[in-house]
Amino acid sequence: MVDPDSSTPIYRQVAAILAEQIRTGALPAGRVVPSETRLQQEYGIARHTARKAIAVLRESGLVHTVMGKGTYAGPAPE
Amino acid sequence: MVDPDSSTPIYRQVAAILAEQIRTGALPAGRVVPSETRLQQEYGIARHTARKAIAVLRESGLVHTVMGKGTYAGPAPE
DNA sequence: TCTCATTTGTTCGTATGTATC
DNA sequence: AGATACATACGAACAAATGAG
Repeated sequence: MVDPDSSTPIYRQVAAILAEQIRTGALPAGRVVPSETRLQQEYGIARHTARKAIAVLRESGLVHTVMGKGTYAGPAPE
Repeated sequence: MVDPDSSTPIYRQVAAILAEQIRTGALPAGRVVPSETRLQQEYGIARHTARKAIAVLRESGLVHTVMGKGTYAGPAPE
């Protein structure tokens, strides 16, 4: 899963995992991406780190986030 | 704004800018001082550096900080 | 309308590692 | 050796939006 001793930062590793799931269709567009708390538990990381991972995906346009609801796979609808 | 090549440290330069804004009233007492993240973006500095700038102001009694909320101009209320 | 849980947003506190001057 | 600066990471607290009931 995630290697804390890797030279690549944890948040980038998590981002890569999620990006792969989106790419393969395991996480189809419109589907909810695991919440920050969920990622926290799943990978044993801090919420801060989970947020950074999602921020990377958002900046890549792979996901979009709705405050109070969650983060969804795919770009934001107009 | 900020000169990285100056002999005076960046965090002191930022602290001086904010202190000036408080002195002139551009940043009235009670008003929220730009957050660490805000300063980070605004001046293109690291969070650590932004924190040091605010720490300087706090030690000078020019601002007070409330954990989880923010930093405010003026001394801490009892 | 009100309350509660969930989730994201924002902010400060702290620590470690690296690099530069 | 020390000060400065950046990146990463974990913790903690509070705010705001959302939806269920």
